[in-house]
Amino acid sequence: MEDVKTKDVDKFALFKKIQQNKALLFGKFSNTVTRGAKDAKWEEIRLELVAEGHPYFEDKTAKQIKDNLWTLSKSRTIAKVDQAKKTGSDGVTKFSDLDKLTLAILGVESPQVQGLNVPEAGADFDQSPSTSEKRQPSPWEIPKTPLAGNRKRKVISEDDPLDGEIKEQKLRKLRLENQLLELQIEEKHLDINKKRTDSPYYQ
DNA sequence: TGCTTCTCTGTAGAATCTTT
DNA sequence: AAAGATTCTACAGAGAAGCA
Repeated sequence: MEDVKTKDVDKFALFKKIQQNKALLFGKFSNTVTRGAKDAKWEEIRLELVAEGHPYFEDKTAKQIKDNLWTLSKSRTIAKVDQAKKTGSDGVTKFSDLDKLTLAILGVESPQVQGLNVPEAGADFDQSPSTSEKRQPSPWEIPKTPLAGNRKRKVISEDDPLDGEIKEQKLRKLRLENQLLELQIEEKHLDINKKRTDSPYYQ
């Protein structure tokens, strides 16, 4: 395996690109947002990353990046959050910058993070994928099955008011956390820009 | 130093959903 | 309705961390 730290940097760069292009990558299909456009954007991101000095992506395809790196990381980050909440270790569990960035990306447009059956989900933004309403349950709703053979997905009752309230509270907390992360990222950008502006080499 | 356990990563397969 | 895409879980392999 390659150096984990280096790989993290690569992935962080990738996720930043994803965040910048999420409107297209995860947007509803339209005249401009087509499958081809999405695929092209993934490939464009890959090429940009290679050009920016991330050789890790050289031997990866756009599909691999999308399926293996992004989708899996996303699922696993969500699972991590879920686990932290289940074990009551919300404030203790350490989330890497990568995890935080993933959540920041997901927080705005993903039904996975928002959970399903939450009334306001998608109400305050239009970027959620068209798959959102009837998409499969999020990890928060799927108890892990011990056997690979019984992989039928289980949908938790929509009628349970307590379950809905818990989801709503989780959603509220996550939104606030994501807002905070967005602000922190923005702050970093401003900081970097300021440093560049102040640098004598930049004059 | 060697062993054990934990964590992360990639692949394969299956269920579910969207697009055509 | 069929094909293809998306999402998720299980499993296995490899490295990291902890401990005697």
